[in-house]
Amino acid sequence: MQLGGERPRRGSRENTRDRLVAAAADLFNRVGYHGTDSNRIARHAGYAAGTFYKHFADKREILLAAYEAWVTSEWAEIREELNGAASPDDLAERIVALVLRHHVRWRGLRDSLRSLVFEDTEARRFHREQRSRQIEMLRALRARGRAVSRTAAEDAVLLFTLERVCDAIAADELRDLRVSRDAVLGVLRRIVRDAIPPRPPKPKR
Amino acid sequence: MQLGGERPRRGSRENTRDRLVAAAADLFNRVGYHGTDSNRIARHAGYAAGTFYKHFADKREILLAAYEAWVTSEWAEIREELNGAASPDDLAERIVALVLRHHVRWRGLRDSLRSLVFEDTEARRFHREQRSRQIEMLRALRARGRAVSRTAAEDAVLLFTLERVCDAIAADELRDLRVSRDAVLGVLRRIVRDAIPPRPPKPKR
Amino acid sequence: MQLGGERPRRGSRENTRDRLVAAAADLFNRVGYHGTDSNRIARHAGYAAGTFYKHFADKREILLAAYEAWVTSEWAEIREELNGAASPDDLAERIVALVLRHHVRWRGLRDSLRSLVFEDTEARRFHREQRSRQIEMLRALRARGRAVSRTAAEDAVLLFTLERVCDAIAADELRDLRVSRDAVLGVLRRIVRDAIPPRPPKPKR
Amino acid sequence: MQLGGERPRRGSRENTRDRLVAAAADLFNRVGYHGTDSNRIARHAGYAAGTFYKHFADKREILLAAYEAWVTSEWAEIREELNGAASPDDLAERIVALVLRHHVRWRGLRDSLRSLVFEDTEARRFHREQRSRQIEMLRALRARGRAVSRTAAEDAVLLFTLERVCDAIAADELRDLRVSRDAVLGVLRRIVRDAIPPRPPKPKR
DNA sequence: CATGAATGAGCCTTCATTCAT
DNA sequence: AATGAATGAAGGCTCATTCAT
Repeated sequence: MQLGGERPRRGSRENTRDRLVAAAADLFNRVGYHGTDSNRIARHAGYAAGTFYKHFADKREILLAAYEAWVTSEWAEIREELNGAASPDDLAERIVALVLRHHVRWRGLRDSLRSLVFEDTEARRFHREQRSRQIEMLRALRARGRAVSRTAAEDAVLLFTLERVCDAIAADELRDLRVSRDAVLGVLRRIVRDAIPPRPPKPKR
Repeated sequence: MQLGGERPRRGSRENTRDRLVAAAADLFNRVGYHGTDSNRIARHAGYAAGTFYKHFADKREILLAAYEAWVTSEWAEIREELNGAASPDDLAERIVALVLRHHVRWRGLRDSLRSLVFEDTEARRFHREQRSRQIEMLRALRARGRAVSRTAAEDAVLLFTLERVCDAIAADELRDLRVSRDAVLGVLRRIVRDAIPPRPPKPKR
Repeated sequence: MQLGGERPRRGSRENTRDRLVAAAADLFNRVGYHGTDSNRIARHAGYAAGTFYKHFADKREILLAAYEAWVTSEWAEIREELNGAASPDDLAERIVALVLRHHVRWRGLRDSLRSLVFEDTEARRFHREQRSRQIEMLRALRARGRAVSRTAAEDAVLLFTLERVCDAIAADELRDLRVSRDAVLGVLRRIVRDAIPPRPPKPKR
Repeated sequence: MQLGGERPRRGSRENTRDRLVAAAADLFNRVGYHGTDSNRIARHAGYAAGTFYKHFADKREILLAAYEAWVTSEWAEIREELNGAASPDDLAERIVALVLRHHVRWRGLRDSLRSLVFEDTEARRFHREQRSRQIEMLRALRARGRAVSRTAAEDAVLLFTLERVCDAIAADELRDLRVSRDAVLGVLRRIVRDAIPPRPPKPKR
């Protein structure tokens, strides 16, 4: 039940906060935002109820913190992935695989976030920032390769498609559609590859 | 504050139910599923708190009912729209416009539904039925036109894209993306049109 | 433990409210404002916790309501008392006895009030209104009798004295002062009688 | 925010205790006993939460300590004041002014004390001691002067009046009574002067 | 069919207090 | 002597749901 094994009797402020965030992310992910409460989060992290409020004003705030932690780690992985890609095809495949992996893993957390984004202004702002960051990344990727004529609108649509399809797979929405997961992933990969051009073919190297 | 004007003191069972569903849909849409309670829904429909439970077993059930009512009316509109289309381009435009209109109008309800679909088996089943129906419609549309090589996977991706982008527009997610709404809608229309072929040219046959 | 015997399963809104106020007054009086909570008040009145909040926003509000109920009943008694007095001496005696009776009976409630008056603006306003009413009463009493030269300041001091001394008796503060309760009451009666003149000696009757 | 400037990292036990008491008195005075908590008191004194309980068993104890400190300093001032008086009138004026000053300055603390006195035996005992001391002082004062016929009951009533009226002024209760503060103070002074006789005239003896 | 007072489990939050460092 | 993270009992409040009328 408890997360991360034995905790030190008296950890640092930061460590406690991190444990709480991890516990919250895990719970939100499994039972949704409205499926837990602050007491359970604290207990799940191995703390008493009161400890929660030493670090967060309310449940909303820890969801935001969990969101932030998740996004940060996702970006780190993306950066790694991009550097390791051997070819444009490989890159597209890696990106699709990475996004899918995250959506599967954090499905419940993503879901929790959505309802919060609907209600909460700050959550909305933070959410938009992440989106902008994604758009920038796409542009940067393209800048490394051959010039390909693409509008910002096309990039935006690509991102939404990637996100939504991975969510669908994560939620097992494909089952009743008589569509195989692999076929859909194939389509996704093609779409991504079309958006990210290969590097110019005749450089010095 | 109250919905639909004067209500009959003692209406038919059906009528009362419909009023409750309409009130619930309206409230869910504006403040989300967790933003209201059954007492408020009843009051908003012009009834006392107890009346709610004479018609629905619980809060979840009325959300499902609202979902059903919404989907039913949406399909009616879709049918109408499809029949009225003059050309393939016109059809694509109408479909995009229709979907967008619904997503804007029912944004909050759609949002409420998502968390329910995450938790509730019945909601999930119902949700999948709608999706299958959409896929069927796409196929039927294509059957009317020239044979176009398209896989089920491509259709599925199209539907997800359409849905997600319209959600994004409804939620005003485009604002910080430096992307114009019209440009994105243009991209959507093109994607839709590519999936629905024009009818076979008369001369050949 | 429960107040007022069996309550009707389904009382009127007003009746429930009154029972809650009576229970609150009783509890505040016995254990003080900070000595109970809304749940206990409800239970003491024979209701469940939630019922409390159907009638009052918070504990502060029901204390104010209890205050109001108490003051209202006190004024009713005062009016009665004044009409029944046979002579100036009798009147002074009746007033002192009445005030003392109330202070003894509502000692804890009065105490609760004081802390609230310190913190709460609305309570303060209400409290002042009562005081003004008392001043008016003194003036009216004097108007019935012979003209006696007295300033508003003297009346105010009289009221404070009356109040404080009765509080002291109620709180048994006299015990260690080697002062008998009757002696102090005698002093009080004299002070009150000096402030309320006898009726003019030579009217027709 | 913090009281008394830089504090020594490791002061004497006494010094720390005094700082805590001063901080508590200040906070209780401003926001009342229930308006702060032990953590805030410690922080306000410049210490960590745990330090509080190294010096006091509980919150109630520090209120008692603050009470004691206040009373001690008040008696010191009273003694000074009495010795400096030039005439009976001057003495009455000084006493009234002194009591008023204290009641204004310690209004919140006095208020906090009241509920404690209501509940706590030790507080009640201490409170009574102070009262006895005041009575003694009045008697001693009178012993210095001409014999004046006054009962203990009259002295007690005087003390209560003095206390209550000064409280009323401190709490600004006079505002809505159309009574001027100076007029009330005038009445008070007269009452006090009547209780404390002038010293016997030199000539006679 | 409709009412609306009443319920009570349960989440949210505070704060007096402890204890390992 | 001092720290400050941690505790957990308890009070505040909501809301889905029931039931007597």
